[in-house]
Amino acid sequence: MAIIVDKAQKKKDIALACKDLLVQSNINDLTISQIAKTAKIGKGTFYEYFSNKEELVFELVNILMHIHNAKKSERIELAESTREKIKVFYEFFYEEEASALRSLYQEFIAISLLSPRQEMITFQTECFTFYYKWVEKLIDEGIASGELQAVAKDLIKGMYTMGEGMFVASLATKDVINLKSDINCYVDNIFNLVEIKER
Amino acid sequence: MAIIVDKAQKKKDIALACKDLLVQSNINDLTISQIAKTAKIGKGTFYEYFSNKEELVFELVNILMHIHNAKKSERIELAESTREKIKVFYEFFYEEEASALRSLYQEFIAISLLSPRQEMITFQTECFTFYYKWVEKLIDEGIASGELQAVAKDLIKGMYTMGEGMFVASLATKDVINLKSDINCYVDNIFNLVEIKER
Amino acid sequence: MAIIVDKAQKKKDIALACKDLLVQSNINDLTISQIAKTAKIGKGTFYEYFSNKEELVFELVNILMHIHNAKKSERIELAESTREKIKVFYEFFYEEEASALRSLYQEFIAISLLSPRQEMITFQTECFTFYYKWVEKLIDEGIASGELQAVAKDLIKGMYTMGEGMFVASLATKDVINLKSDINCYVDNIFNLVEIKER
Amino acid sequence: MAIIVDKAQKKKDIALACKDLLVQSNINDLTISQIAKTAKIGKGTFYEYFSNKEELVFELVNILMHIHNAKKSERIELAESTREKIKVFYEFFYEEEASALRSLYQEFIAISLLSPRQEMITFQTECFTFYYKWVEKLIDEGIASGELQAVAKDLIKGMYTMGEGMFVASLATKDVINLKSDINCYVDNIFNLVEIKER
DNA sequence: TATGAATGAGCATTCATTCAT
DNA sequence: AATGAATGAATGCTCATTCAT
Repeated sequence: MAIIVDKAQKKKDIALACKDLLVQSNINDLTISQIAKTAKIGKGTFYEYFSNKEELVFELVNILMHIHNAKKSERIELAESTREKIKVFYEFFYEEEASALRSLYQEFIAISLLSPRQEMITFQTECFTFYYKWVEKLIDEGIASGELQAVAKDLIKGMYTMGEGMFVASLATKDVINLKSDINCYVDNIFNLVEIKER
Repeated sequence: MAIIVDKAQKKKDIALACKDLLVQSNINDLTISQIAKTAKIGKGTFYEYFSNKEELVFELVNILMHIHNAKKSERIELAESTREKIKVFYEFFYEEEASALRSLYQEFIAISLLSPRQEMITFQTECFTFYYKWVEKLIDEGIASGELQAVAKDLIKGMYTMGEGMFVASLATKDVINLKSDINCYVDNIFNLVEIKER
Repeated sequence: MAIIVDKAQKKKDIALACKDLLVQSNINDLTISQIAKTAKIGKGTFYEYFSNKEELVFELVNILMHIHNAKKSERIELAESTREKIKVFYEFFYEEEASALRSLYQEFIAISLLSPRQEMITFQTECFTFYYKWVEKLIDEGIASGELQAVAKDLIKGMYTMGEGMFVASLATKDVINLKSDINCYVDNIFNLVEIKER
Repeated sequence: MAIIVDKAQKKKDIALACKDLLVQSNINDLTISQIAKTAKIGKGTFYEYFSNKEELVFELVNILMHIHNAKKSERIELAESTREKIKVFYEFFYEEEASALRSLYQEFIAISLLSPRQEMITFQTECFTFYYKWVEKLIDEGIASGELQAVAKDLIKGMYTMGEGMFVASLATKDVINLKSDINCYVDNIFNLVEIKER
């Protein structure tokens, strides 16, 4: 009888095997041959699991983002104030540990902007919604616990997209933005406005 | 007798002749042949003025952005409050008239993210600084005129990048963001916090 | 306990399972994967029974031709005159029932012309001889029964190949030849010349 | 100013440069590289003039057929009787001089049968009509000159396609058909029936 | 016997770039 | 200055075939 393979798992294995390669090089500069060689599979095998190079980036971003989210979730729970929780939420944009994911995410955004495929749009929309709800939940909890004024709720979308904007701007421009300090500074300034001061 | 040609002007002419083509199609899907045909020049001539396709997008974004800035400047002067001026500032992200520029800017960001060339980084940095200073000037004037609290100054960078973030997010995701209302809503909420209320 | 399989029968079963697929599509456009899937066998299994795609066409033409010959034989016996028998003989070229076989035969001829394999040549030669003898027999009987002049015997080969020529010409050109009427017309004209007129 | 090239002529030149190569090898076994090398052009240049390999065969058949027709026309005029003219007409199928054209024509038929493109159908239809009219003219002249009975007119289409059928059958089968003698024998037998015997 | 996962040779095709005119 | 014919490097992708199970 033929070999039975867990297709989904093997797809992940291939993607993870190419992680370093993808992080280091621009996808356009990589050939299928290189990718296949790196994953120690034949070129044909690559096409059994992916229909093109872009899908590889997609898969990898997906995997790494899930891992990242789990860690982010843990860290947020440890933070004491809502202000700190939000700062931890934004750590993705600058912490060393997420640099591979950031690098891939950058590529992923570029690919999406250049020729949006439905699956990518769907994924991005899901991500956006997921993270947005997350921030919303944190803010809601902050309001409920009496930490924040109710008005904070109106700033969520802007606050969330600010992060994305900072990130993209920091990628395209250089040295104009210091993600860690600029984001934290922004968060502090907003929270100074919306936190309820104890007397 | 040799024809004297204004190189810079001809470069602009070529870029503008390709405007519709570039807006409609993804740059990757366009060939030099198509571009040259559209501009009614020979393929060789294209290379006299541009060293590659990306430079064409670059040139065109540059031209259109200058035109756009002039109009934006006029409109901002007509606005009465700082709150309104900032809203006008953000109109770029949703007004119909700027749609061609937005489309090209999207492509330009993607190209920059995929393989950042120094000239592009420089240009983006200049743009960022230029717009940032502009917003800063508007806020400073608002503070000076007694419209805004001094704290508003601390929110400029975040406010500015929020726009960029909204824009990128709206491109990659669909229907999650309504640029006009989401941006204006955010501006209103921020201004409600930092405007000095008359008594 | 090993399953005993009738190799020849299974080969036929596979070929017949692919009949519609082969009739509808050009063999060059079909992949082994598609074929195997259609026959509900694995790709490896296909190679147990056939050494390549062409052999599949070959097998199927063979099967269908035998079926067709049996029917043709029955019909010819029912025809009353030699003239009618010959017409029935040619019905293959236009009757609806034989359309699948014709379609495959067309493909088979093309394959044979492009890269003649010995087995194909042998098969075609056998077919040619078989049908030629058949026509010869019909004509001989016609002469023996006093229906036809002896000279008819000299026209057999040309008469037979005329059918093949009409067929090929009708495939490559379109609408120039109406196989049914053109063939029958030709048969009638020849028979008018070689039939013995009763006084 | 750029080099101006007679595209149609260059296309012919390339086709003719590949004549031997095409005659010797099956088109499927030839790569564009080989073809380009043979024609002493770059691979890209090949695609400037042809859109695929099949078109090359098409072009060459076209060229050689025109040359062949001119010669055939001359020879037919020299023949004295209609019977001889018809025999000369069929010489294409066996004469040594036409062997290259026959070889290509064989390939061309196969290509047409496998995946008929409109241009090929059109060409084949034109050829069929052209040759058919030619035979018709010869027969008409034979009738007009009192050589042939009027009934000869009814046999033209069958007579013409018999040649095509003999040809195809001779290619696919081996040694069953001797084109020269079989065709001439058939012509003689038909003419014996339709010629007007002098008393 | 049956399978289907793995393979990689092999090729058409594209297109940016050059350069003779 | 302008051109467009010529080029060939570069690569994605296919698919027949194999073979471990």
